[in-house]
Amino acid sequence: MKRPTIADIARRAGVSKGAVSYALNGQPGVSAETRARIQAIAQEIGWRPNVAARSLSGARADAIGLVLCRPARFLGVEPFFMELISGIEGELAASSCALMLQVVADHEAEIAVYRRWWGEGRVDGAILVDLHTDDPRIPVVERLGMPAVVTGHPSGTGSLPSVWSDEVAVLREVVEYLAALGHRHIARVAGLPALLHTRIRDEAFAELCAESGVGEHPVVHTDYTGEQGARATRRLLSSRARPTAIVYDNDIMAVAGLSVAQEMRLDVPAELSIVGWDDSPLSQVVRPSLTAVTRDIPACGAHAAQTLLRLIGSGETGSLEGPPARLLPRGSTAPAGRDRTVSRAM
Amino acid sequence: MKRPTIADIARRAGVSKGAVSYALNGQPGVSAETRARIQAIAQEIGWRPNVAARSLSGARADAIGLVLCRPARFLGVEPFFMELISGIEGELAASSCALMLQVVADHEAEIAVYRRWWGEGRVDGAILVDLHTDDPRIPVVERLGMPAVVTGHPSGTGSLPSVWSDEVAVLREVVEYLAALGHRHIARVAGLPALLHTRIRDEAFAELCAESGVGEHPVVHTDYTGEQGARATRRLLSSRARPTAIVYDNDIMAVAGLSVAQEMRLDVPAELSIVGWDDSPLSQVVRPSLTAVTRDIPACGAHAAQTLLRLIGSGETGSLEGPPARLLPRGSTAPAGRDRTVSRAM
DNA sequence: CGTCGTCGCTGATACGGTTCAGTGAAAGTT
DNA sequence: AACTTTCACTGAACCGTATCAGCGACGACG
Repeated sequence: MKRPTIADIARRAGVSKGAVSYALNGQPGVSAETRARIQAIAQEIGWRPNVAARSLSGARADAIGLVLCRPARFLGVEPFFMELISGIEGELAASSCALMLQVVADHEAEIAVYRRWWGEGRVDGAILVDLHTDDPRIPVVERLGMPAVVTGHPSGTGSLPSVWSDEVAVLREVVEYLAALGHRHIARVAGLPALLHTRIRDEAFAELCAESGVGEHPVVHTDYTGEQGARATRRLLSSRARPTAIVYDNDIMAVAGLSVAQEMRLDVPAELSIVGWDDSPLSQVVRPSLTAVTRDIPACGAHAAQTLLRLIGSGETGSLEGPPARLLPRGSTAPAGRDRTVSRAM
Repeated sequence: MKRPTIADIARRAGVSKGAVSYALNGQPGVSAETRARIQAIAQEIGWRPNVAARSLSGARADAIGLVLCRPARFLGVEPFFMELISGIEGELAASSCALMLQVVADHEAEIAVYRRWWGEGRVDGAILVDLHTDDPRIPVVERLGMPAVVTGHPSGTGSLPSVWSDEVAVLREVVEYLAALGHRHIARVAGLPALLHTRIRDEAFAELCAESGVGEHPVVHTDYTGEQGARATRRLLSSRARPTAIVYDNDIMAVAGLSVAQEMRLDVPAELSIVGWDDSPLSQVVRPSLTAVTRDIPACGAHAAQTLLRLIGSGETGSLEGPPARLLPRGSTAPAGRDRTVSRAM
């Protein structure tokens, strides 16, 4: 019933523990013949290396950490994280490296988790997500000396390598597309203002609108929930000069906005164009289907994991620009200022 | 730069390693005075127990495993898993036990993961989700001797304890509610037929409909994606005698169904009532908001984690019936057979 | 006063691997 | 033939913690 150890294998093969270790790890020091015999025995008795023993010697935990720091009720509805995780896993599985996951309420708790994980030797490194402006996690992780990769714009990641995609480029695509459709009043329902990418999008949005001759470009910040997305939309659409297009920072808010518009008897896209962000399956399920910014989130996760593994393995660092996001026009966008007519909404 | 060990503490305190170990683990064998001194030193130099060393001695990995076995693209959109995870974590954090997560493609891979995790001593136990009929994981986990808790109906969990909620009761609530509204033709867009809870709902649905005088009660199975939910809905609504109500097995399909109905110019709820399942934030974001079966998923996760920790700690087993699900009527259900009139949809 | 029990602690060992220095034998070199 | 090198392997140390047996000192008790 006890788990077999290399000592058991050594006994049965009539060699020393050291020889078994060499044989099973592909190290030189044993003949091909003996190696084969040892491997056969290991296979037969179902031996698995004990990670604890291995990491105690080798200082490798064969696990990386991921901490998610949004309140639980916001997490569930964001397909982003699950997609990211599945991308990460795809890369880890190949190295039989495990993923430790923790959900916390704030940065303080998150930092405590890193301290614990690293201090206890539980992980070899971590992937940091949801980069904030002046993110307090960065200096702590740097000081700990824990290998880490950040998903987010390199401007905020200090000495840590990052995996990111050019958000300004795709936002330009969005703004120019809407401007070309004749929209001169575009609102943005943004996410948490503390997140770095929110600020980057904020600034870029203002600039790009100015460039494209979009005179009005109000921004409302939210917490990413459908509820706040709906409220923001209601406010925008109730103002005297209402926007003819709204760009949302995630899909759930875009859907909520769509519902609000319909509730207010505004036709989408004839009277209001809507652009979502992240293109979850959700955007194709509603009517009209949502024009959205799409990016390969699993690929982002895979890149991050890959970069982290390289960093852990060879110390090789370096940021990586991931696959660019693209605008995917669907049924929720149309030329501005059309009359209220029956519009076939995809 | 090296991590401090108990040997460092012992040296500074002028005692033996054994004494330090006793002191830091609350074991008897040291005076209160010495204990305090040792704890102060540990605190000062930032000592953390090395999990590898600890589990090598004590045979506790202080981690539990969770394997998700749906294709990545289905996972993202199901808020269920993230909510479950956050519930689990809440319970684990208290015991400073970690969660290992892995996403796999099929049961074979999942079983391989359990074998590896348990063989490598990486986890102390696991939580199994998405119970299938004749689930191949159950006998394997039983044979491995790995502590495990299953979320799902006890009828399929073998000797493993389970955490579950009475789905038949809430389904009765749904059917009787719709029947009371005059619906005599209720369709169900179900999830994967291989899942045990799908079969249980299937059977219960047929029986309950019969009991309540609902003559027609077709069931269509899907893979939980919005796409298949939409297709199933389209088929149901195109049939000659179309249902006046549809019950969906998750929210994303319910939303997809709602869109299809609107696309077909059917008024919801006047001409078609819709009931969702799991009540993610999604159901409150669309118009009309969805009547849905709601249950406390984080609480489920917390219960599962709690039960598993007890099982690991004291070997104490026993299934636990979790908090019951409830029907939450909102705007997507109404009496059957109403004329097509302007209905204020919440 | 001698003995036993308890307290507070020490020293050693176990856990299951990795790794390094060493060793005897065979092969190669000059 | 004497020497070096290589090969295949052994034995032991080591990683950081838990735990157990043992030991001296002290107090209680008969």
